[in-house]
Amino acid sequence: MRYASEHKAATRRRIIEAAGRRFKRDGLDGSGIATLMKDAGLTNGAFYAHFESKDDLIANAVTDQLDKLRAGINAQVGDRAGLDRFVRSYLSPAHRDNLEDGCPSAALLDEIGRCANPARDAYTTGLSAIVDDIAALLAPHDPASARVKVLSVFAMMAGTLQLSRALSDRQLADELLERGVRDVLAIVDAEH
Amino acid sequence: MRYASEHKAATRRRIIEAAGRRFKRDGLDGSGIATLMKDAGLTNGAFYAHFESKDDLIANAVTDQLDKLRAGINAQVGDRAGLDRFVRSYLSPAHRDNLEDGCPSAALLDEIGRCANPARDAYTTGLSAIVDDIAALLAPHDPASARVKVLSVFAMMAGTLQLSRALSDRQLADELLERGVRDVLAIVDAEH
DNA sequence: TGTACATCAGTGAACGCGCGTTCACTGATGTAC
DNA sequence: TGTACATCAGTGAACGCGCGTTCACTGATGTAC
Repeated sequence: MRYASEHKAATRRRIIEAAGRRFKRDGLDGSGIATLMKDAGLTNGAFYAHFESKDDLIANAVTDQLDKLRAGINAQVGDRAGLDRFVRSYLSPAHRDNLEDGCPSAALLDEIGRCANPARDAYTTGLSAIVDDIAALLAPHDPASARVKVLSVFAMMAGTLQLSRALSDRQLADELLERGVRDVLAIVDAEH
Repeated sequence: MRYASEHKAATRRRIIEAAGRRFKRDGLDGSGIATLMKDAGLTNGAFYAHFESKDDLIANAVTDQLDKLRAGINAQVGDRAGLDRFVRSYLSPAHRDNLEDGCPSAALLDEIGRCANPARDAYTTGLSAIVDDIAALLAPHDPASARVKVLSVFAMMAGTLQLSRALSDRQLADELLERGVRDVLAIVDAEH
């Protein structure tokens, strides 16, 4: 089958996007090549025409997931009130219960920490772009000093969502999310 | 080989303790039965004389890890100054760089979230005990209301350590830990 | 305009390997006589 | 006290399976004549 020039690139994107969802749902180790390709409507053999290895796909999927998260944040967070809404939607039962469409950090952070350099570099680069955007919004005159604070707030949000997912006591998990919103916003507003 | 009556129980403990370290290092999915048994100085065949399944071991290892964490916290955190020291040691480069001896939440939280009920129940029970201890210390007259706040603070600490591990930029990871200490202690002290 | 051919994205079977789990067996030791 | 036996923690080979990866092959389509 000889295809139009954009065809292969489109297939590659389809694999990356489906893999992002699958990874968040079943984990990096828990998602096999055959399943990932089936999700994209292909068979396992075609995988290596698009990627060097599973690690290569992981790095690409991490980058794609963070690009999507960044776009979503920038669409929603235009001012301080938008940031408030973002924190509330991030720390919501809806987000907690929807792994596939959710934040890649909350779903994969400790597995990414165990990955080799390409995936960790992809994560670091992708997250830095998001952090820079928010820092520029919060502190337009001194974004550099706000970067680490934004990073800290983001870590806290991801940790809170993860813990809410891990708890088998649903009510406690819900209370944690509510409390997390208050605590995160308190840090955002703190002068220190 | 017929052994003294405590022998089998001691072997079981050895497996659970070695598994806790291995799981934190390589992840739940990344640790195979043969490796786990070798860590305990045994061969794979003996595994099912001690546990029903790998999931059963995971639940036991999670409980053991949280018991150890609780004991460590209670030994260190006798008052507010002790809590301060604990937060600083938790969010330290030394803890970040020592997966095996570190906090099971920071190493495994998102994988635990993907586990079946036994492991999530074990996690919920074990963490609740820790949270109750700290809540009783921080708010002796009203520990119930402090529980969710302590849980939120704990989630933030785990998320911060995880993110510090995932970042491939070492300097940024260090700055995040320092910032995390400030932000976490600010929440602990906040009146809200 | 019609035909032969080169391209190459995708197929599907196969590779060796490690997974979780099972099981027939071993052999050191406590117990019974 | 000495011997035969029952116990049972642990061994190590094997089970079927899915893993990541490789590769000979297919066949629809754009291009050349």
